[in-house]
Amino acid sequence: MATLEQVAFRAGCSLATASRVLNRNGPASDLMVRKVRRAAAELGYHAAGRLGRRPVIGVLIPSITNPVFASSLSSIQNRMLVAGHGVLIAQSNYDPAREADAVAALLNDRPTGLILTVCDPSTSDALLARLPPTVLLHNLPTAQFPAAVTADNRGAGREVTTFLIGMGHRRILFLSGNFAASDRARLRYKGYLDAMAESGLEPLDAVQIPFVGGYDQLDLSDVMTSLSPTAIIASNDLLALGVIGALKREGLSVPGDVSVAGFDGIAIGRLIDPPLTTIEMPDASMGATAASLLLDMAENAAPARHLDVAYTLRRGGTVRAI
Amino acid sequence: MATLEQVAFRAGCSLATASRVLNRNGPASDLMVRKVRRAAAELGYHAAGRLGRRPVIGVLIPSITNPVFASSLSSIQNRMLVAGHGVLIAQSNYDPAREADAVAALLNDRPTGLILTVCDPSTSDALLARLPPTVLLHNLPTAQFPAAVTADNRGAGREVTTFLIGMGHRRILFLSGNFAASDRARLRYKGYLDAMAESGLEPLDAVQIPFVGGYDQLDLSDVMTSLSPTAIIASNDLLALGVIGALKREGLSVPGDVSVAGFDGIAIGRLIDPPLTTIEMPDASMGATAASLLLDMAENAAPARHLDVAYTLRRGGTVRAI
DNA sequence: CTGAAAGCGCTTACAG
DNA sequence: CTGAAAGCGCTTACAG
Repeated sequence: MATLEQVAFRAGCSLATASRVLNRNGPASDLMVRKVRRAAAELGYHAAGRLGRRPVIGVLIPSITNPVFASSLSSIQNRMLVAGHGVLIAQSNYDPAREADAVAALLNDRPTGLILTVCDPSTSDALLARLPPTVLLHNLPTAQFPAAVTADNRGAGREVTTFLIGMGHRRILFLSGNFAASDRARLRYKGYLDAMAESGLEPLDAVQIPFVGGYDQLDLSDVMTSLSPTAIIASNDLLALGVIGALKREGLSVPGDVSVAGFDGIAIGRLIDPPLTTIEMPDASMGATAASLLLDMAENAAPARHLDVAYTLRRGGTVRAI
Repeated sequence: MATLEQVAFRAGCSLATASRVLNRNGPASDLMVRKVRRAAAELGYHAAGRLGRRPVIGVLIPSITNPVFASSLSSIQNRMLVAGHGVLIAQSNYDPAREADAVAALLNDRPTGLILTVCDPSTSDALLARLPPTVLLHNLPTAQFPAAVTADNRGAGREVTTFLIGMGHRRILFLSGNFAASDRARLRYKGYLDAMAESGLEPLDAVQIPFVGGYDQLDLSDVMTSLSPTAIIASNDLLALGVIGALKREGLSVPGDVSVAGFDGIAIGRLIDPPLTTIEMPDASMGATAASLLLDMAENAAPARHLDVAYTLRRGGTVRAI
């Protein structure tokens, strides 16, 4: 186990300076920050002290009970176990206001690094603080946080919309969770707009559905009466399943009367009958990739990178040609 | 923040003794152990040291991607956030052999306490080590680990079986995940046997389904041909959904040809059509209860207790009278 | 089994 | 911005 003294020696500075750099308190020149960080990374230093605690990383996700994020979290944990790091969790519950507090709580555990999924990286207060090495997951990188693992959500939105148009649909409605809670939903809608414009079709305004603990009481009667779409794109699979349930309660069959498609590719979508048409995102491998990138940054002082992973359209049975 | 010196003073011993007791190394008399533990609990002492790390607890569950355990974990995290504790996660992936390693990894972070869901508490190697205050969740208590939060799984198995019998079913099949991976499944089957015996019906042997990453490719053709049940009880909702899919692929309708019921009450069961008949377990409140019990034990030196929570039969549409 | 004391690894006024 | 030095909180041979 490397000590701070060894780090300071290697960085050519005093214990005091090394301590200040690694704890982000007190002043330090940019040069010293670089030297100390590099030395610490090369020695695999972790602020474990005499207590000998295992190093930990912190993970912030909107909700553990959303299968997409549960899948990310699970694969992050599996990857970190191999690397000998503990994994601490925090949830924002899709509330941007809670993100900063959640990250502050994680920082209390002196994590080696962070993996964050926020509502909007360009405005999140969680990204204001000086953070240890940080990887954004499911969020596009920012100037200050250039390390990110994402799928091309805009391209995915465009692809599923183009697929529906190819099946003969013209009145296609984009139904979304709260845009403020998910930049992914916003990007997917932009892709919808792209595809509609390319085909010269009139796009509809997105309808945002407030998330209230679940979608099992979703009421789409007003929406269906006023907009009468032949196809609905839900901004995620959980919502898509809620939409299918809501349509059935109104006596509408899927895909007989209305076609439905989603995003994410959650396991449960394959179990329902007919299986859900969706854009499959590799959540588990995205989590593992984010974990590996973070370790590379924290332990090998590797540069931040933006990794974009591939998605695939899965043709279930919930979309029909008209 | 209480220091070890304060704990030692309150316990009437030296720093050295207090350190030995709390770290479980070196010798200490039973009397001293009690005194020091009590003093530490009263002062809310956490081995944080100068590093000022937040205290953490460790949670072991079979899988984060199972909605039942995701729900537990989420509510544990919410409860612990209020109490100022971090939450570290570990997964066994339903493999008893990995439980001991997973707990050992958690112990490296010096947790204040542990919340564990194991495959079988009576045989798990994870429960051999000397552990900090520990609460079993979804597992029955043992002599050595008397703190537990459970639902009456045997009673639940009996209730759902009795319900099916009341609906006129006689050939009822219990379909289960691997018994070795879940004492809950075993207890639910025992409840099935209870109910069948009470009604003077011939029980069928449980059919165990190996879990291979999901149940979307489940094949029940052999089972249906050889046993021809009119109703199937799945040992959990995830499996029940897989069963419904498998039956539909064989051209059998639910509940027209076969009735299906499950256990757990996962959210997705309410979204499918017809909604799943199931025994609803209050996973979220069980997690919060376990967290509160653990805090009470670790911080107030409260005695270990076994808390049994109520379940409810939710009548969906997947069971029909015959 | 217990404690006095040495000493580890770290942080933080303080001086420059 | 940086370092020498004091000192914190803890652990651990060592002696009894």
